[in-house]
Amino acid sequence: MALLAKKPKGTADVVPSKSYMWHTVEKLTAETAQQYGFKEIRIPTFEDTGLFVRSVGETTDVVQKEMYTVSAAGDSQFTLRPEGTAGVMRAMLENGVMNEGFPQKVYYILSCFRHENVQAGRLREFHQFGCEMVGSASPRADAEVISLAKSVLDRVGLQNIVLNLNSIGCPECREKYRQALREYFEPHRDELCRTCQERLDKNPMRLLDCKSAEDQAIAKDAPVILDYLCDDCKKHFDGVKEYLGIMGIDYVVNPKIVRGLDYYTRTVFEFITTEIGAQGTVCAGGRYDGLIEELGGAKTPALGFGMGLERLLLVMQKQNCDFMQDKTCDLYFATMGEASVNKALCLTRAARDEGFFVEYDLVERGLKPQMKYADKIGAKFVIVLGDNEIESGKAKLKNMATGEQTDISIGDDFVPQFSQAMVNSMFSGLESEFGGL
RNA sequence: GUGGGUAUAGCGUAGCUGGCCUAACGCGUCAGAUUGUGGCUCUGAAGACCGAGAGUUCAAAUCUCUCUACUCACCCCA
Repeated sequence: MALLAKKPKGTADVVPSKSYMWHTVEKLTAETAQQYGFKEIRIPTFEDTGLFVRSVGETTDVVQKEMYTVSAAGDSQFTLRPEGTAGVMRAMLENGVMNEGFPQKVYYILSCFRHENVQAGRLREFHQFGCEMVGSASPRADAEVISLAKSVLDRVGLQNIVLNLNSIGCPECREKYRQALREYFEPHRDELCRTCQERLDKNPMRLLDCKSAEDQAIAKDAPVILDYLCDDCKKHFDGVKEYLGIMGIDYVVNPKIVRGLDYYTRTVFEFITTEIGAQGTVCAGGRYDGLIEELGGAKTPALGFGMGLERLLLVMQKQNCDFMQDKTCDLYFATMGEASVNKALCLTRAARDEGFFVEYDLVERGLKPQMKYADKIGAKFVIVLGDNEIESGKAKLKNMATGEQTDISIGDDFVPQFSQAMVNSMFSGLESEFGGL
């Protein structure tokens, strides 16, 4: 079939039969954040390009080659957000949220855009659940945010996901560390792979997670960031680990966790799974004590994380996690002829006003196909409305699970009777489920 | 940008040492199986110019080439 257009590369449709999966993660993530006292924040899909250049970092891949930047006639340049934190911090500053007292705790669910090559777990438009906490420099805040991420992962039912923890220090200790790395690798420069030779000059910390076996062998005895932390950073990191220990949150310290965005300081972490291919980081975050100042605000400590919802869903499906199913139809009216449809319209409105989920025939099918349809959509009850029923004002309410039929009035007292029938059927369902206790 | 894999009805597949393919099967969809009642079963129908283009051949879904799309991986990241 020759369709006019196909979806752009790296985008995904959520078909009606699958949307319940998204409802599940949206609900569970938001509820968990709220339990921790986080409130939702919503921000625009695009921002001034400069915001991302400044916050994410001019030299990062995200900024250098992955941004969707657009400019409409006469306007300045805008960029579709490649991540959530920058826009959220901008919004909090712009709306004076920072002046309302600390800590400020926000969460969001939004789409992000990066022009990358597509592969398993990596899309060009993807969705993130994120949380940010502003105004606390305490290691308690780090532990709290990590705990929240962990709670979300537990809540959706994930298993075998490992918290990798590291500290990349403050700008001062990081610079010292970079220097040490350069000194360590420089003698091996010629043995390194081509990209790592470049990394040595630009971003030596990236050398550590090169996949090449030779490079890994060289990097094996490289200096470790944790040995270069200043006293304050070290104390902070120890505090984070201690609090995590008290909360019973397992982690592994992984000095190779570096994070690709420039704004991170001190604590960085990733929750990593091995079950969904090469892109196993489901959740990643850290502290960014310098970002708010960088954006023109007062110097304010902050931290947060982003969780890739597509990746989360991949793992959930792989691990057969439970999803909230869509509600199913309470009552279906099978109609026969115009008078019947008219009656169904009235009864349907009445029942819907009372909160019931009601459907009737919209494609003018016969009775039998309507019954099949009612069955297919999982209708709990069916009422057939024919001439007899309309004349007598009484109809049969059919319980589709048991097949039993009970008389019901289709007059003014229709809704209360139906409500009662629903309750009764739930009760009888329980009885049979527990073997008639 | 660089490699590997795959491209057949809405979905999942078979066919791929060329002719019996005017393309098959399962699921799904629609309609029937004696008059107004679903789930099981049975019957039937609709639905694909076999990713696109070119070539080889008497003959191609099946062979060759080119292109495109999708996919996995590198890179990078959620």
